[in-house]
Amino acid sequence: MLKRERHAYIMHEIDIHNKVLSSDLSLQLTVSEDTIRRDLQELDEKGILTKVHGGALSKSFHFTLQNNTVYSQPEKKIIAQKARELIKDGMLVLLSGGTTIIELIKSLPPELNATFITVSIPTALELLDHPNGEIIFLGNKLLKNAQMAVGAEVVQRLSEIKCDLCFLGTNSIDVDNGITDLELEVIEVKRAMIRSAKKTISLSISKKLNTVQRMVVCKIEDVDILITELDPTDELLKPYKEKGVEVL
Amino acid sequence: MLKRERHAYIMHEIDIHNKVLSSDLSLQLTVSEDTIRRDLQELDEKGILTKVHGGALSKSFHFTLQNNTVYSQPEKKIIAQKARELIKDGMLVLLSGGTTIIELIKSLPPELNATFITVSIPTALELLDHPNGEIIFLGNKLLKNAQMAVGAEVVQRLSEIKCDLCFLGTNSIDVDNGITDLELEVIEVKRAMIRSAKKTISLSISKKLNTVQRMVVCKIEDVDILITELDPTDELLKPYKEKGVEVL
DNA sequence: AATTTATTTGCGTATTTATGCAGTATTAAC
DNA sequence: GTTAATACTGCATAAATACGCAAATAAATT
Repeated sequence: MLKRERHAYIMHEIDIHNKVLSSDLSLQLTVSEDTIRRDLQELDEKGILTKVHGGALSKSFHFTLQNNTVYSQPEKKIIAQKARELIKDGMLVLLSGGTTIIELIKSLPPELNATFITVSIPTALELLDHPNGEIIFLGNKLLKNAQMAVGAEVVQRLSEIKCDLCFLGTNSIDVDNGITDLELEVIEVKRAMIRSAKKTISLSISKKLNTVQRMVVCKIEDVDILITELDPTDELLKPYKEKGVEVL
Repeated sequence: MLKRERHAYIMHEIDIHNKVLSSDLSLQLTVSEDTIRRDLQELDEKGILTKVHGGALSKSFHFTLQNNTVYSQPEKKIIAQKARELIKDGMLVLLSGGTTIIELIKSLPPELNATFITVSIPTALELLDHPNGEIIFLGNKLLKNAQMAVGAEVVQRLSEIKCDLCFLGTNSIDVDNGITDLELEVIEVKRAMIRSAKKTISLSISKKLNTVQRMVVCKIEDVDILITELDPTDELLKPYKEKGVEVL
């Protein structure tokens, strides 16, 4: 990747998020943090961003870096790292919503060229940030709190698609009850997503393991791969492996 | 292979990939990298690409335009104020993308209960924040730079809808050429939006008045209402009124 | 067709640029 | 005050570039 491209990428990140972390950029662009620092320095000298300890900020908004919110939760970063290995060039990948998915998208290498399908607005926004790959948004009525498209139209269109991978940013997962969620409309869509994919991958921080919500999305046997921030040999994951789920 | 042919090949590559590497071209065209460099230099001097260390980039690879969001904020606020008066409870309202539209959504009264339809991801995200009203996202393939859904599917679904109002955050508007835009795919969708609405309202800061882009979206007669931050009696707006456009 | 003229191309060499690494200094966070 | 993360310095290396020049090619002229 050319230096100029990196600079454009960095500025694009700044435009959208108002800030960047050197460590993030180093991973995303697969160059050393030294290089990123030199990039940020150049862009700073041009006067189009403000370099600070740990990254850079937009000139227009004066946020502080530690306003980190859920974004850089280390657990989610680890999960994202593991998940990204599964996505290869040319794949058709279905993505749900949620901050873990966002983290996954952020960690995707810019040169990856896959087709992504989603029903989640924040997921779509983050995907637009990625320089390569095609994005399909299956739209219809939007659900306010879940920030995603729901309804028969979406389910119908999902049924017409056959994807390679389906990543679910899972709310609750449990050996006995499988993946569970709160809202009926969300569940309908998630089920349709699982049906249309060859492999279903659940991304779940360990806190969410062995928790149950009101309504069932799918049984644990329907999950092909479970990714958590834990080591795959962790005791907590043993029951899932016994049910035939691959654990990464 | 002749120089001219090489140049044509290089520009073709640039059009497709937005970038070329000297090393790649050297292999593909079986000439030395020196020659490629000289080619790129010439094309750069012609102003049709940007040469960088390692290759060249498309001219349309623009970095930062974050200033216009910040700078013309007050104008856009005034426009939003005028536009919101037109939206009543129960209406079916079509919204395009753009910062002016975002400003309009922000200024909507919370108790307003209308149905909004859009193809723009940032617009949808902003609508999700509004406590009332239904949101429909007409999705399909997403266009990266315009951050909106495009393609036949979207046009088709727009044709099945009859809306009350269509708000266009206009790029360029001109008495003789009407509303114009840059990209074919965007234009197709905007046309479909206009066709499906009873009234078309163009939101445009005065800087964008009397500017023209490459491709025509619609004639000025197709615009029912034009809203700018200027006073409706402003001299600049006179020609539009004479064409039968209502000016607010 | 032959010859002249102008342009284009490839190669060797010197130079510049880009990047990563190791060690040390600095900063921020607890 | 301690500690971990981040920044800076100098250096090494590889890749990209500029330059001069000679050979090759194309274009123009006779």
